Amino acid sequence: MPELPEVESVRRGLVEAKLTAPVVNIWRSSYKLRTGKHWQTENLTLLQGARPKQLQRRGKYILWQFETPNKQPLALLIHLGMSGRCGVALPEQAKIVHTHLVLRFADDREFRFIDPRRFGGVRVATWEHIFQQPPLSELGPEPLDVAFRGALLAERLQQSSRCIRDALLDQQVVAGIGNIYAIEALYQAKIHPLVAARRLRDSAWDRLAKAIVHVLQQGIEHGGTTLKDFRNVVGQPGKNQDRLLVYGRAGKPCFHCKESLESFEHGGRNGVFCPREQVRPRSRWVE
DNA sequence: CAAGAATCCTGAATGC
DNA sequence: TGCATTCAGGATTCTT
Repeated sequence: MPELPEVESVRRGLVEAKLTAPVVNIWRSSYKLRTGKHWQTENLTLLQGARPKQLQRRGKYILWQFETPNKQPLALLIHLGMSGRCGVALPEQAKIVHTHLVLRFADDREFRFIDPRRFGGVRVATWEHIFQQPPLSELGPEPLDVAFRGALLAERLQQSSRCIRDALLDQQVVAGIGNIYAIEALYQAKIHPLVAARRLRDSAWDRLAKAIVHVLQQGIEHGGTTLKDFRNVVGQPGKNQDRLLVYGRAGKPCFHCKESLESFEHGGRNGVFCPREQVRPRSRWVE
């Protein structure tokens, strides 16, 4: 479930926890987490004795730097999947169901990773090359970088016949966007979600890039979107769900023009748009 | 290259 | 009340 703003909220929550003591114990459930070739080897035992350092985020990934006793920097890579949660707890607190990883630190606190659906994953690698290796090396540009512009999207998509909503969900096109924020950004940019990417003009790419930045920043400011499951590090839901303009509002009036918002289904994922403000250039005649 | 389906799972909500 | 079905914010892999 978590998209960039939710992952960023979790990252900030972990920063707040100020964990600096070395890892004294590592517990891992017996369940498999995320499948796929980049997640086969978790290497978690490398963290034994290592001290937690800086926390970064790239797309929907959390990158937590650890330093081993002989000063080797490691990266704990965390992906929350659909239902992953991170928390800090005390050893005497019982593990809630679906807890899959517990790192116990020397100050008697624990980092815990909980994930009912187990689409999330954890992995340790050396820090040095983490950005050069998959999965991070395959990610598209970071939308909150100052360099992020409409031209960056156009560069990748102006020849593409894919529909723009699906393209935005592709992490190789741009990192961190999921269905909610894609739908919100397209509404704000007044672009029909099912239009072919190649049909967008430069002005539309610029509007889209600005809208993406806006919806993501707003999501972060309000602690992420909690439709159902999302909780931050201290177990609280986000507040951004109250600020969504279209997602989950099918059949309700558009806040701008009062037209009834329409839902659609494409590629197994549904979405919402305003049929009056997000016009589809060509297929209006076809259908 | 692109679209769709199947897949990895649980749990909440909905339908009968 | 209980049981079955449907759906969810993700991502990969295979098929068409």
